[in-house]
Amino acid sequence: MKQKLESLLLHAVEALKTEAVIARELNPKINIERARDQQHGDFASNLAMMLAKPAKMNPRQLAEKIVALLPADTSVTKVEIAGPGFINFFIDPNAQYQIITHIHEQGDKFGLSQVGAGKKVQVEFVSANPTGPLHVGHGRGAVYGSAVADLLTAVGFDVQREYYVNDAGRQMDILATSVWLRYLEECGEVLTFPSNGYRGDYIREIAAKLHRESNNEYRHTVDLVFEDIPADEHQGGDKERHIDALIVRAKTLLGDKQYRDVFQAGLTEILADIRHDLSDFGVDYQQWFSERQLMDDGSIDEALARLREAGHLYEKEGAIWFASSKLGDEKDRVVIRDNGQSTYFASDIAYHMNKLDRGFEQIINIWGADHHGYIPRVKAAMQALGADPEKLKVLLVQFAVLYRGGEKVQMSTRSGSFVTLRQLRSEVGQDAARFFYAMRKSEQHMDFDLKLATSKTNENPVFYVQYAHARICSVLRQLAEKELQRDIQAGEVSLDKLTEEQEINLVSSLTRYPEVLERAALQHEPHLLINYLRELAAEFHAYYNAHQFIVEDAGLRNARLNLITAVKQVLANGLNLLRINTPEVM
RNA sequence: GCGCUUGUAGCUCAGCUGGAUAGAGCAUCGGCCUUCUAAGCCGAGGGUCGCAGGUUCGACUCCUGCCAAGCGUACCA
Repeated sequence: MKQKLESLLLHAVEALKTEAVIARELNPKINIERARDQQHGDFASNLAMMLAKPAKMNPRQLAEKIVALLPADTSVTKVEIAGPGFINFFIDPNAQYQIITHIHEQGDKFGLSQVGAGKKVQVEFVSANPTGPLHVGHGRGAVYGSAVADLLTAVGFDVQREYYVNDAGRQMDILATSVWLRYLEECGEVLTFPSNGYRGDYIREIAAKLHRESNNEYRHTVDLVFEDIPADEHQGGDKERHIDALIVRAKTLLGDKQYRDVFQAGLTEILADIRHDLSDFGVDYQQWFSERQLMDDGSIDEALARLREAGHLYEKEGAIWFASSKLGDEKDRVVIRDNGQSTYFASDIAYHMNKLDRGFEQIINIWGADHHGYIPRVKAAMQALGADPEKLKVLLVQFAVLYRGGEKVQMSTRSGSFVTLRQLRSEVGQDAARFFYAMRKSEQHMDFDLKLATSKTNENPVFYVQYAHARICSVLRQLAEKELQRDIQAGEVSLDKLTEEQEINLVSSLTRYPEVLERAALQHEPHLLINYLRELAAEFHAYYNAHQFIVEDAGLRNARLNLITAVKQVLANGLNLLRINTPEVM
């Protein structure tokens, strides 16, 4: 309908040109919007206001001229000029009603489109360090990322979802060492656990399992392990130096092979846990990309070689630096430390080179907001590798600040004091958790009160939408109980009987669904879809309370049933897309 | 200090990429179940859109400057 009006206005613009009202070279962008207020019709255009200046006319006069030049169309019943010069279009309700039949024909395909057809897009999200179970902070990125990916798929993009596994680096060494120390405790050794180690109970579980399967082969005496290790923080020392020394000690006492075993035991266990957790939450990936693989297969060396060839690397104070400040970053960055080890950033350069080589037209990274300072250097790296930095789109997700009854909950993976995503899912429920996370704009700081979410689950808006769906199902069950048959064709020919205010609102909302989906996808804003579903549900509930669907008049009854089953279909399509259940009974 | 994000009703948040009288939920108050599920509906109150300028037919939306909050500003990942 929008496109139709657009072509009508385009005709009028051409006519204005022939009449020399506006210059021939002028190609105004035709803006058509849905009117916010019903008094303003169904659609409105601000064309006259935009052309008023170049045409040197007052907008209302120009609007009249445009309207006069508008070709006639049967689906447009009235065109009005209002306010400062808006052109308002009133659409024939009968033309709008066709959407109901259309929805029934399309079924679960209704709303899908092909605007992204043929375009390969990658969405990388969550990518939390595998040092512990996912906590509620990761949940937001998980839902947002998967929803963005699903939306892009729905509008035709070829989407690849990926999790970048940071299975290398110091954090992982701290994890491995933590596992080992707990393992020693399992063996019967008594020790003081480092304050900077991972203290969560899951570490003990991994250690216990390793102990059961290992037969004490990784055991060393505490005296040997802690011999000459610098003091920990609570002993008046430095916790970083303490843990680093313990890592070195673990590597020397265990040797490469055994250290690797312990390291792998922790990594495998935690990664499997993360994978299951996400999968249960409706979040799946095509690929789990290993950072260590980049080191092992020479990708980092290759990426750095490419940068060196292009003249972007230099040496200073024993380290190798990437001259990112020349490409928009605020300062240069180290890629090889003075001890010869590559930095995390070097891995990331290699990782992004790899993404580019895989031929994605767009690369979407979903990061926690604390990584925002990282964006310029990655874009600089892409540019230095000869790629268009615009290919990379980084979407930031703000932290969810957790409250429990007004009290802020402090979280830290290291100390083991955090609320896991799994806990949240079981407390507030899968659907509510997904809905709640997706409900807010990603860049909005979010307050998440656990007490509120858990104690008053009935007030969660997800139930409101699901309830609309269940109610429609219930009406259909009632129909059967009253031994009435639904006659879809009889409904179709009687659609013009749908003249109530709520019916007109619903039909108008149904026609909006494909537009909402496309916008939500292209702008990476799943919350738009949520808002839409809430509005549609609200209109349905209002309708439900105002009118009876199962009425004597068979034509009206079937027309109404056609309408509400169309509503049910759209609610289901939207909820399914968000991977939220569509209960038939509540 | 500099940079990114945010600031809208008592609280939590929308606001269709510059449009017409700024909306919803919760909370408060008042109504609606012998008729398809009251996890619902109808209504009332509640606002200097952080502050001050600017851009234009028109600004919550764009620009500038302040103020406040969060985050960042590593040879950590």
